[in-house]
Amino acid sequence: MTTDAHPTTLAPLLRRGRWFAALPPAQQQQLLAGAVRVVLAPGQFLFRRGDDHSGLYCVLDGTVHVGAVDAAGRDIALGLLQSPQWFGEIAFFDGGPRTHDAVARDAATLLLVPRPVLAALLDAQPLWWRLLGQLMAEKLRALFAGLEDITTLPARQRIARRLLALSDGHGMLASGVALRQVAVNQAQLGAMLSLTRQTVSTVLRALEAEGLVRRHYGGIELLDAVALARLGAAPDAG
Amino acid sequence: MTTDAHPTTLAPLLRRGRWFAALPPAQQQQLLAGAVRVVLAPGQFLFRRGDDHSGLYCVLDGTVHVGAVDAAGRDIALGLLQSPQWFGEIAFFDGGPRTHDAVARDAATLLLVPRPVLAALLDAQPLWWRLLGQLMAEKLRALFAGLEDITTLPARQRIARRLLALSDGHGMLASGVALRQVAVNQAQLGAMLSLTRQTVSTVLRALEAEGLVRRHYGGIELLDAVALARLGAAPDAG
DNA sequence: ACCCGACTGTCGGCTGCCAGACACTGGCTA
DNA sequence: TAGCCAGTGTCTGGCAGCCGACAGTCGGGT
Repeated sequence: MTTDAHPTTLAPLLRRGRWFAALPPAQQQQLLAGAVRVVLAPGQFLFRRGDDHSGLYCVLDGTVHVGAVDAAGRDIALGLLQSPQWFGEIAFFDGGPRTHDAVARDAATLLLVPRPVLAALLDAQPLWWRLLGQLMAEKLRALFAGLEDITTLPARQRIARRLLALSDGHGMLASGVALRQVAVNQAQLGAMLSLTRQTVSTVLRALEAEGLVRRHYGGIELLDAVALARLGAAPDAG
Repeated sequence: MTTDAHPTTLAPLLRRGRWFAALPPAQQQQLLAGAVRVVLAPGQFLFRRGDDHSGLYCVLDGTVHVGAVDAAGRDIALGLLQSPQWFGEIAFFDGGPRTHDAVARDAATLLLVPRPVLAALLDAQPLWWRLLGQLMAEKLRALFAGLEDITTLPARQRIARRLLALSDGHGMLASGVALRQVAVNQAQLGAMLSLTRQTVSTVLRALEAEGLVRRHYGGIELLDAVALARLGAAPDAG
Protein backbone atom coordinates (compact mmCIF):
# COMPACT_ATOMS: atom_id res chain seq x y z
CA MET A 1 0.00 0.00 0.00
CA THR A 2 2.97 2.31 0.01
CA THR A 3 5.04 3.54 -2.87
CA ASP A 4 7.75 6.11 -3.24
CA ALA A 5 6.70 9.67 -2.81
CA HIS A 6 7.58 12.16 -5.51
CA PRO A 7 8.67 15.05 -3.41
CA THR A 8 9.18 17.76 -5.95
CA THR A 9 5.66 17.69 -7.30
CA LEU A 10 4.17 17.75 -3.83
CA ALA A 11 5.69 20.89 -2.41
CA PRO A 12 3.24 23.35 -3.97
CA LEU A 13 0.26 21.38 -2.76
CA LEU A 14 1.63 21.08 0.75
CA ARG A 15 2.43 24.75 0.95
CA ARG A 16 -1.27 25.45 0.84
CA GLY A 17 -1.29 24.30 4.45
CA ARG A 18 -0.36 26.91 7.00
CA TRP A 19 1.88 24.68 9.04
CA PHE A 20 3.96 23.25 6.22
CA ALA A 21 4.22 26.62 4.49
CA ALA A 22 5.72 28.09 7.62
CA LEU A 23 8.41 25.43 7.92
CA PRO A 24 11.95 26.48 7.00
CA PRO A 25 12.82 25.25 3.49
CA ALA A 26 15.37 22.78 4.80
CA GLN A 27 12.77 21.16 7.04
CA GLN A 28 10.26 21.02 4.23
CA GLN A 29 12.82 19.08 2.25
CA GLN A 30 13.57 16.73 5.09
CA LEU A 31 9.93 15.83 5.54
CA LEU A 32 9.44 15.16 1.87
CA ALA A 33 12.64 13.18 1.59
CA GLY A 34 11.56 10.84 4.35
CA ALA A 35 7.95 10.44 3.34
CA VAL A 36 6.21 7.61 1.56
CA ARG A 37 2.83 7.55 -0.06
CA VAL A 38 -0.02 5.56 1.40
CA VAL A 39 -3.10 4.75 -0.63
CA LEU A 40 -6.29 3.77 1.14
CA ALA A 41 -9.46 2.20 -0.19
CA PRO A 42 -12.79 3.68 0.88
CA GLY A 43 -13.58 2.62 4.41
CA GLN A 44 -10.09 1.38 5.09
CA PHE A 45 -8.69 2.13 8.52
CA LEU A 46 -5.44 3.99 8.69
CA PHE A 47 -5.20 3.31 12.39
CA ARG A 48 -7.48 2.74 15.32
CA ARG A 49 -7.74 4.23 18.77
CA GLY A 50 -5.23 2.54 20.99
CA ASP A 51 -2.83 1.56 18.22
CA ASP A 52 0.84 2.28 18.53
CA HIS A 53 1.78 5.31 16.58
CA SER A 54 3.14 4.71 13.15
CA GLY A 55 4.21 8.18 12.22
CA LEU A 56 3.10 11.55 10.97
CA TYR A 57 0.53 11.72 8.20
CA CYS A 58 -0.67 14.28 5.72
CA VAL A 59 -3.75 14.00 3.56
CA LEU A 60 -2.90 14.53 -0.09
CA ASP A 61 -6.13 13.54 -1.72
CA GLY A 62 -9.50 12.37 -0.55
CA THR A 63 -10.86 12.67 2.95
CA VAL A 64 -9.89 11.06 6.21
CA HIS A 65 -12.48 10.78 8.91
CA VAL A 66 -11.16 11.11 12.44
CA GLY A 67 -13.37 9.91 15.22
CA ALA A 68 -14.17 7.09 17.56
CA VAL A 69 -16.97 4.81 18.56
CA ASP A 70 -18.11 5.05 22.14
CA ALA A 71 -19.25 2.20 24.31
CA ALA A 72 -22.87 2.63 23.23
CA GLY A 73 -21.94 2.17 19.60
CA ARG A 74 -22.63 5.69 18.50
CA ASP A 75 -19.77 7.39 16.82
CA ILE A 76 -18.31 10.71 17.61
CA ALA A 77 -16.55 12.46 14.79
CA LEU A 78 -13.77 14.85 15.55
CA GLY A 79 -13.36 16.12 12.08
CA LEU A 80 -12.73 15.48 8.46
CA LEU A 81 -9.19 15.94 7.29
CA GLN A 82 -8.56 17.02 3.78
CA SER A 83 -5.58 18.01 1.76
CA PRO A 84 -3.18 19.23 3.01
CA GLN A 85 -3.73 18.60 6.69
CA TRP A 86 -1.13 16.95 8.89
CA PHE A 87 -1.99 14.75 11.84
CA GLY A 88 -0.58 12.14 14.17
CA GLU A 89 1.97 14.32 15.92
CA ILE A 90 0.76 13.97 19.49
CA ALA A 91 2.23 10.56 20.02
CA PHE A 92 5.74 11.80 19.23
CA PHE A 93 5.65 13.86 22.38
CA ASP A 94 4.24 11.40 24.84
CA GLY A 95 4.70 8.08 23.11
CA GLY A 96 1.07 7.26 23.83
CA PRO A 97 -1.37 5.38 21.68
CA ARG A 98 -3.56 6.90 19.02
CA THR A 99 -6.41 8.88 20.44
CA HIS A 100 -8.87 8.20 17.64
CA ASP A 101 -9.70 6.08 14.66
CA ALA A 102 -8.72 7.35 11.25
CA VAL A 103 -10.66 6.00 8.29
CA ALA A 104 -10.56 6.83 4.63
CA ARG A 105 -13.89 8.15 3.50
CA ASP A 106 -13.38 8.01 -0.21
CA ALA A 107 -10.27 6.57 -1.72
CA ALA A 108 -7.56 8.64 -0.12
CA THR A 109 -3.90 9.25 -0.69
CA LEU A 110 -1.72 10.16 2.23
CA LEU A 111 1.84 11.01 2.91
CA LEU A 112 3.43 9.12 5.76
CA VAL A 113 6.61 10.15 7.51
CA PRO A 114 7.31 6.92 9.36
CA ARG A 115 7.97 7.08 13.04
CA PRO A 116 11.65 6.04 12.83
CA VAL A 117 12.32 8.62 10.14
CA LEU A 118 10.84 11.50 12.05
CA ALA A 119 12.33 10.22 15.29
CA ALA A 120 15.73 10.46 13.66
CA LEU A 121 15.01 14.01 12.59
CA LEU A 122 13.85 14.92 16.08
CA ASP A 123 17.02 13.43 17.44
CA ALA A 124 19.31 15.20 15.05
CA GLN A 125 17.59 18.56 15.12
CA PRO A 126 15.64 19.47 18.24
CA LEU A 127 14.17 22.34 16.25
CA TRP A 128 11.77 19.71 15.05
CA TRP A 129 10.21 19.54 18.50
CA ARG A 130 9.27 23.14 18.18
CA LEU A 131 7.80 22.67 14.74
CA LEU A 132 5.73 19.67 15.75
CA GLY A 133 4.65 21.60 18.79
CA GLN A 134 3.29 24.36 16.61
CA LEU A 135 1.18 21.82 14.82
CA MET A 136 -0.13 20.56 18.13
CA ALA A 137 -0.87 24.08 19.32
CA GLU A 138 -3.05 24.66 16.28
CA LYS A 139 -5.02 21.54 17.12
CA LEU A 140 -5.37 22.52 20.73
CA ARG A 141 -6.77 25.92 19.89
CA ALA A 142 -9.18 24.47 17.36
CA LEU A 143 -10.31 22.00 19.98
CA PHE A 144 -10.91 24.70 22.56
CA ALA A 145 -13.09 26.51 20.07
CA GLY A 146 -14.99 23.36 19.15
CA LEU A 147 -15.59 22.46 22.75
CA GLU A 148 -16.97 25.88 23.46
CA ASP A 149 -19.28 25.73 20.49
CA ILE A 150 -20.72 22.40 21.50
CA THR A 151 -21.33 23.37 25.07
CA THR A 152 -22.91 26.75 24.46
CA LEU A 153 -24.54 27.02 21.06
CA PRO A 154 -27.87 25.66 19.85
CA ALA A 155 -27.99 23.38 16.84
CA ARG A 156 -28.47 26.09 14.26
CA GLN A 157 -25.38 28.01 15.21
CA ARG A 158 -23.27 24.96 15.79
CA ILE A 159 -24.00 23.86 12.27
CA ALA A 160 -23.24 27.25 10.78
CA ARG A 161 -19.90 27.43 12.53
CA ARG A 162 -18.93 23.90 11.73
CA LEU A 163 -19.64 24.32 8.07
CA LEU A 164 -17.33 27.29 7.97
CA ALA A 165 -14.67 25.46 9.93
CA LEU A 166 -14.84 22.53 7.56
CA SER A 167 -14.54 24.78 4.56
CA ASP A 168 -11.33 26.38 5.77
CA GLY A 169 -9.79 23.45 7.59
CA HIS A 170 -10.25 25.02 11.04
CA GLY A 171 -7.99 27.82 9.99
CA MET A 172 -5.18 25.44 9.23
CA LEU A 173 -5.13 26.17 5.56
CA ALA A 174 -3.18 29.07 4.15
CA SER A 175 -5.32 32.14 3.82
CA GLY A 176 -7.48 32.42 0.75
CA VAL A 177 -7.86 28.68 0.48
CA ALA A 178 -11.43 27.92 1.45
CA LEU A 179 -13.61 25.29 -0.09
CA ARG A 180 -17.01 26.24 -1.30
CA GLN A 181 -18.11 22.63 -1.26
CA VAL A 182 -18.02 20.67 1.96
CA ALA A 183 -18.03 16.95 1.24
CA VAL A 184 -19.83 15.69 4.31
CA ASN A 185 -23.16 14.00 4.66
CA GLN A 186 -25.70 14.98 7.24
CA ALA A 187 -25.12 12.04 9.53
CA GLN A 188 -21.41 12.77 9.73
CA LEU A 189 -22.02 16.42 10.32
CA GLY A 190 -24.29 15.46 13.17
CA ALA A 191 -21.67 13.15 14.67
CA MET A 192 -19.23 16.05 14.78
CA LEU A 193 -21.67 18.33 16.54
CA SER A 194 -23.35 15.87 18.80
CA LEU A 195 -26.62 16.19 16.92
CA THR A 196 -28.81 13.63 15.24
CA ARG A 197 -29.16 13.28 11.52
CA GLN A 198 -32.75 14.44 11.75
CA THR A 199 -31.89 17.67 13.46
CA VAL A 200 -29.15 18.41 10.95
CA SER A 201 -31.54 17.72 8.13
CA THR A 202 -34.12 20.15 9.43
CA VAL A 203 -31.63 22.92 10.11
CA LEU A 204 -29.98 22.59 6.72
CA ARG A 205 -33.33 22.84 5.03
CA ALA A 206 -33.98 26.06 6.88
CA LEU A 207 -30.57 27.43 5.98
CA GLU A 208 -31.17 26.61 2.36
CA ALA A 209 -34.50 28.38 2.43
CA GLU A 210 -32.66 31.46 3.64
CA GLY A 211 -30.17 31.19 0.81
CA LEU A 212 -27.13 30.52 2.98
CA VAL A 213 -26.33 27.04 1.69
CA ARG A 214 -27.37 24.63 -0.99
CA ARG A 215 -27.82 20.98 -0.15
CA HIS A 216 -26.37 18.33 -2.41
CA TYR A 217 -26.26 14.59 -2.19
CA GLY A 218 -23.44 13.85 0.22
CA GLY A 219 -22.28 17.41 0.53
CA ILE A 220 -23.15 21.00 1.25
CA GLU A 221 -22.34 24.08 -0.74
CA LEU A 222 -21.75 27.31 1.10
CA LEU A 223 -23.47 30.15 -0.71
CA ASP A 224 -23.05 32.97 1.74
CA ALA A 225 -20.10 32.52 4.06
CA VAL A 226 -20.48 36.01 5.47
CA ALA A 227 -24.04 35.45 6.56
CA LEU A 228 -23.12 32.08 8.01
CA ALA A 229 -20.36 33.66 10.03
CA ARG A 230 -22.72 36.33 11.30
CA LEU A 231 -25.25 33.69 12.26
CA GLY A 232 -22.62 31.66 14.04
CA ALA A 233 -21.29 34.66 15.92
CA ALA A 234 -24.53 36.11 17.21
CA PRO A 235 -25.97 34.33 20.22
CA ASP A 236 -29.49 35.46 19.50
CA ALA A 237 -29.54 35.87 15.74
CA GLY A 238 -32.48 34.57 13.73
CA MET B 1 2.59 40.95 43.80
CA THR B 2 5.72 38.96 43.09
CA THR B 3 8.51 38.02 45.38
CA ASP B 4 11.53 35.80 45.07
CA ALA B 5 10.84 32.15 44.87
CA HIS B 6 12.53 29.79 47.26
CA PRO B 7 13.46 27.03 44.91
CA THR B 8 14.87 24.42 47.19
CA THR B 9 11.77 24.08 49.30
CA LEU B 10 9.54 23.81 46.29
CA ALA B 11 11.04 20.86 44.50
CA PRO B 12 9.31 18.12 46.53
CA LEU B 13 5.92 19.73 46.05
CA LEU B 14 6.43 20.16 42.34
CA ARG B 15 7.57 16.60 41.88
CA ARG B 16 4.09 15.48 42.82
CA GLY B 17 3.13 16.59 39.32
CA ARG B 18 3.77 14.09 36.60
CA TRP B 19 5.22 16.55 34.14
CA PHE B 20 7.71 18.23 36.45
CA ALA B 21 8.72 14.95 38.00
CA ALA B 22 9.65 13.63 34.58
CA LEU B 23 11.88 16.58 33.73
CA PRO B 24 15.63 15.97 33.81
CA PRO B 25 17.11 17.33 37.05
CA ALA B 26 19.00 20.08 35.25
CA GLN B 27 15.80 21.35 33.69
CA GLN B 28 13.97 21.23 37.00
CA GLN B 29 16.68 23.46 38.39
CA GLN B 30 16.48 25.88 35.48
CA LEU B 31 12.76 26.33 35.89
CA LEU B 32 13.02 26.99 39.60
CA ALA B 33 15.95 29.32 39.17
CA GLY B 34 14.01 31.49 36.75
CA ALA B 35 10.70 31.47 38.57
CA VAL B 36 9.09 34.08 40.74
CA ARG B 37 6.18 33.76 43.10
CA VAL B 38 2.87 35.39 42.35
CA VAL B 39 0.25 35.85 45.04
CA LEU B 40 -3.36 36.43 44.06
CA ALA B 41 -6.29 37.64 46.09
CA PRO B 42 -9.58 35.76 45.78
CA GLY B 43 -11.28 36.71 42.55
CA GLN B 44 -8.20 38.33 41.09
CA PHE B 45 -7.52 37.70 37.43
CA LEU B 46 -4.20 36.23 36.50
CA PHE B 47 -4.88 36.90 32.84
CA ARG B 48 -7.80 37.17 30.50
CA ARG B 49 -8.66 35.63 27.21
CA GLY B 50 -6.95 37.58 24.48
CA ASP B 51 -4.10 38.86 26.64
CA ASP B 52 -0.54 38.57 25.48
CA HIS B 53 1.16 35.69 27.14
CA SER B 54 3.19 36.47 30.19
CA GLY B 55 4.84 33.15 30.80
CA LEU B 56 4.43 29.71 32.21
CA TYR B 57 2.60 29.25 35.49
CA CYS B 58 2.28 26.59 38.12
CA VAL B 59 -0.24 26.54 40.95
CA LEU B 60 1.48 26.16 44.30
CA ASP B 61 -1.39 26.77 46.64
CA GLY B 62 -5.07 27.54 46.28
CA THR B 63 -7.13 27.04 43.20
CA VAL B 64 -7.11 28.72 39.81
CA HIS B 65 -10.27 28.65 37.77
CA VAL B 66 -9.73 28.45 34.02
CA GLY B 67 -12.64 29.35 31.83
CA ALA B 68 -14.26 32.04 29.78
CA VAL B 69 -17.44 33.98 29.46
CA ASP B 70 -19.32 33.54 26.22
CA ALA B 71 -21.25 36.20 24.38
CA ALA B 72 -24.46 35.37 26.23
CA GLY B 73 -22.82 36.01 29.58
CA ARG B 74 -22.81 32.45 30.79
CA ASP B 75 -19.47 31.12 31.76
CA ILE B 76 -17.86 27.98 30.63
CA ALA B 77 -15.31 26.48 32.92
CA LEU B 78 -12.53 24.41 31.53
CA GLY B 79 -11.23 23.23 34.80
CA LEU B 80 -9.86 23.99 38.20
CA LEU B 81 -6.12 23.94 38.50
CA GLN B 82 -4.58 22.98 41.77
CA SER B 83 -1.13 22.36 43.04
CA PRO B 84 1.03 21.43 41.26
CA GLN B 85 -0.39 21.94 37.81
CA TRP B 86 1.42 23.87 35.10
CA PHE B 87 -0.32 25.92 32.48
CA GLY B 88 0.23 28.65 29.92
CA GLU B 89 2.54 26.78 27.60
CA ILE B 90 0.53 26.94 24.39
CA ALA B 91 1.44 30.50 23.60
CA PHE B 92 5.15 29.68 23.54
CA PHE B 93 4.59 27.60 20.47
CA ASP B 94 2.39 29.84 18.43
CA GLY B 95 2.82 33.21 20.06
CA GLY B 96 -0.94 33.58 20.19
CA PRO B 97 -3.04 35.19 22.87
CA ARG B 98 -4.37 33.46 25.95
CA THR B 99 -7.21 31.13 25.18
CA HIS B 100 -9.03 31.55 28.48
CA ASP B 101 -9.41 33.60 31.60
CA ALA B 102 -7.54 32.49 34.69
CA VAL B 103 -8.91 33.64 38.03
CA ALA B 104 -7.91 32.85 41.57
CA ARG B 105 -10.72 31.17 43.40
CA ASP B 106 -9.41 31.39 46.89
CA ALA B 107 -6.22 33.20 47.70
CA ALA B 108 -3.73 31.46 45.48
CA THR B 109 0.01 31.29 45.20
CA LEU B 110 1.57 30.61 41.85
CA LEU B 111 4.96 30.18 40.36
CA LEU B 112 5.65 32.22 37.25
CA VAL B 113 8.43 31.54 34.81
CA PRO B 114 8.33 34.82 32.90
CA ARG B 115 8.16 34.71 29.16
CA PRO B 116 11.64 36.17 28.56
CA VAL B 117 13.19 33.72 30.97
CA LEU B 118 11.65 30.67 29.40
CA ALA B 119 12.22 32.08 25.93
CA ALA B 120 15.91 32.26 26.73
CA LEU B 121 15.86 28.66 27.88
CA LEU B 122 14.07 27.59 24.75
CA ASP B 123 16.64 29.41 22.72
CA ALA B 124 19.61 27.96 24.50
CA GLN B 125 18.33 24.41 24.77
CA PRO B 126 15.85 23.27 22.14
CA LEU B 127 15.21 20.28 24.35
CA TRP B 128 12.85 22.59 26.14
CA TRP B 129 10.56 22.55 23.14
CA ARG B 130 10.14 18.88 23.59
CA LEU B 131 9.43 19.21 27.29
CA LEU B 132 6.85 21.92 26.83
CA GLY B 133 5.35 19.83 24.07
CA GLN B 134 4.86 16.96 26.49
CA LEU B 135 2.92 19.26 28.74
CA MET B 136 0.76 20.32 25.83
CA ALA B 137 0.20 16.72 24.78
CA GLU B 138 -1.16 15.94 28.24
CA LYS B 139 -3.63 18.77 27.92
CA LEU B 140 -4.67 17.71 24.46
CA ARG B 141 -5.42 14.17 25.55
CA ALA B 142 -7.36 15.37 28.59
CA LEU B 143 -9.32 17.67 26.33
CA PHE B 144 -10.16 14.88 23.91
CA ALA B 145 -11.52 12.88 26.80
CA GLY B 146 -13.52 15.79 28.16
CA LEU B 147 -15.00 16.57 24.80
CA GLU B 148 -16.10 13.01 24.37
CA ASP B 149 -17.72 12.95 27.78
CA ILE B 150 -19.71 16.08 27.16
CA THR B 151 -20.97 15.00 23.78
CA THR B 152 -21.99 11.49 24.68
CA LEU B 153 -22.81 11.08 28.34
CA PRO B 154 -25.90 12.09 30.27
CA ALA B 155 -25.64 14.36 33.27
CA ARG B 156 -25.24 11.64 35.86
CA GLN B 157 -22.23 10.05 34.24
CA ARG B 158 -20.65 13.32 33.24
CA ILE B 159 -20.70 14.36 36.86
CA ALA B 160 -19.27 11.09 38.08
CA ARG B 161 -16.39 11.27 35.62
CA ARG B 162 -15.67 14.90 36.26
CA LEU B 163 -15.49 14.42 39.98
CA LEU B 164 -12.91 11.73 39.50
CA ALA B 165 -10.97 13.84 37.03
CA LEU B 166 -10.93 16.75 39.44
CA SER B 167 -9.71 14.59 42.24
CA ASP B 168 -6.71 13.33 40.32
CA GLY B 169 -5.91 16.39 38.25
CA HIS B 170 -6.95 14.76 34.97
CA GLY B 171 -4.21 12.26 35.39
CA MET B 172 -1.58 14.98 35.54
CA LEU B 173 -0.62 14.27 39.09
CA ALA B 174 1.90 11.63 39.96
CA SER B 175 0.25 8.33 40.73
CA GLY B 176 -1.11 7.87 44.21
CA VAL B 177 -1.85 11.53 44.63
CA ALA B 178 -5.63 11.84 44.51
CA LEU B 179 -7.72 14.21 46.55
CA ARG B 180 -10.64 12.86 48.46
CA GLN B 181 -12.13 16.31 48.78
CA VAL B 182 -13.01 18.25 45.65
CA ALA B 183 -13.28 21.96 46.41
CA VAL B 184 -15.83 22.99 43.85
CA ASN B 185 -19.34 24.27 44.30
CA GLN B 186 -22.27 22.98 42.31
CA ALA B 187 -22.52 25.97 40.01
CA GLN B 188 -18.89 25.66 38.96
CA LEU B 189 -19.20 21.97 38.47
CA GLY B 190 -22.13 22.65 36.20
CA ALA B 191 -20.19 25.21 34.19
CA MET B 192 -17.51 22.63 33.50
CA LEU B 193 -20.00 20.08 32.27
CA SER B 194 -22.40 22.33 30.49
CA LEU B 195 -25.11 21.65 33.03
CA THR B 196 -27.15 23.96 35.23
CA ARG B 197 -26.73 24.26 38.93
CA GLN B 198 -30.14 22.71 39.48
CA THR B 199 -29.29 19.59 37.53
CA VAL B 200 -26.02 19.18 39.39
CA SER B 201 -27.81 19.59 42.68
CA THR B 202 -30.31 16.88 41.89
CA VAL B 203 -27.72 14.42 40.64
CA LEU B 204 -25.43 14.95 43.60
CA ARG B 205 -28.26 14.33 45.97
CA ALA B 206 -28.93 11.03 44.25
CA LEU B 207 -25.27 10.08 44.36
CA GLU B 208 -25.16 10.84 48.04
CA ALA B 209 -28.21 8.70 48.66
CA GLU B 210 -26.34 5.85 47.02
CA GLY B 211 -23.33 6.42 49.24
CA LEU B 212 -20.93 7.43 46.48
CA VAL B 213 -20.26 10.97 47.63
CA ARG B 214 -20.95 13.26 50.52
CA ARG B 215 -22.01 16.83 49.90
CA HIS B 216 -20.41 19.65 51.82
CA TYR B 217 -20.77 23.37 51.67
CA GLY B 218 -18.65 24.42 48.69
CA GLY B 219 -17.19 21.01 48.07
CA ILE B 220 -17.78 17.35 47.48
CA GLU B 221 -16.19 14.40 49.17
CA LEU B 222 -15.67 11.23 47.17
CA LEU B 223 -16.61 8.25 49.26
CA ASP B 224 -16.43 5.47 46.73
CA ALA B 225 -14.15 6.24 43.82
CA VAL B 226 -14.41 2.73 42.47
CA ALA B 227 -18.18 2.86 42.21
CA LEU B 228 -17.99 6.31 40.66
CA ALA B 229 -15.59 5.05 38.04
CA ARG B 230 -17.86 2.12 37.28
CA LEU B 231 -20.81 4.44 36.96
CA GLY B 232 -18.91 6.75 34.65
CA ALA B 233 -17.69 3.91 32.48
CA ALA B 234 -20.95 2.05 31.92
CA PRO B 235 -23.23 3.64 29.37
CA ASP B 236 -26.35 2.15 30.86
CA ALA B 237 -25.48 1.74 34.50
CA GLY B 238 -27.90 2.65 37.26
C1' DA C 1 -31.70 -0.52 -17.61
C1' DC C 2 -32.08 -2.21 -13.54
C1' DC C 3 -31.07 -2.76 -8.64
C1' DC C 4 -29.49 -1.98 -4.33
C1' DG C 5 -27.43 0.51 -0.80
C1' DA C 6 -26.44 4.95 0.89
C1' DC C 7 -28.46 9.27 1.74
C1' DT C 8 -32.32 12.42 2.83
C1' DG C 9 -37.24 14.11 4.31
C1' DT C 10 -40.50 14.05 7.78
C1' DC C 11 -43.72 12.81 11.34
C1' DG C 12 -45.29 12.05 16.35
C1' DG C 13 -44.18 10.91 20.88
C1' DC C 14 -41.10 11.42 24.52
C1' DT C 15 -37.79 13.20 27.92
C1' DG C 16 -33.77 15.22 29.91
C1' DC C 17 -32.48 19.22 30.82
C1' DC C 18 -33.14 24.27 31.11
C1' DA C 19 -35.24 28.67 33.03
C1' DG C 20 -37.15 31.13 36.57
C1' DA C 21 -38.58 31.57 41.16
C1' DC C 22 -38.31 31.42 45.96
C1' DA C 23 -37.24 29.47 50.42
C1' DC C 24 -33.68 27.77 53.20
C1' DT C 25 -28.92 27.07 55.26
C1' DG C 26 -23.99 27.53 56.21
C1' DG C 27 -20.32 30.40 57.30
C1' DC C 28 -18.12 34.70 57.67
C1' DT C 29 -17.93 39.60 59.62
C1' DA C 30 -18.92 43.36 62.65
C1' DT D 1 -25.61 37.96 67.99
C1' DA D 2 -27.25 39.86 64.26
C1' DG D 3 -26.92 40.32 59.56
C1' DC D 4 -25.50 39.34 55.09
C1' DC D 5 -24.12 36.82 51.09
C1' DA D 6 -22.76 32.70 48.84
C1' DG D 7 -24.31 28.35 48.27
C1' DT D 8 -28.07 24.82 48.13
C1' DG D 9 -32.95 22.50 47.77
C1' DT D 10 -36.75 22.00 44.95
C1' DC D 11 -40.89 23.23 42.55
C1' DT D 12 -43.19 24.48 38.02
C1' DG D 13 -43.50 24.86 33.24
C1' DG D 14 -41.58 24.55 28.79
C1' DC D 15 -38.97 23.16 24.84
C1' DA D 16 -35.04 21.61 22.02
C1' DG D 17 -33.54 17.84 20.40
C1' DC D 18 -33.72 12.63 20.72
C1' DC D 19 -35.73 8.22 19.11
C1' DG D 20 -37.97 5.15 16.03
C1' DA D 21 -40.13 4.54 11.86
C1' DC D 22 -40.96 4.71 7.16
C1' DA D 23 -41.07 6.69 2.66
C1' DG D 24 -38.73 8.96 -0.95
C1' DT D 25 -34.45 9.94 -3.75
C1' DC D 26 -29.89 9.66 -5.53
C1' DG D 27 -26.01 7.35 -7.78
C1' DG D 28 -22.92 3.80 -8.79
C1' DG D 29 -22.33 -1.04 -10.14
C1' DT D 30 -23.42 -5.01 -13.20
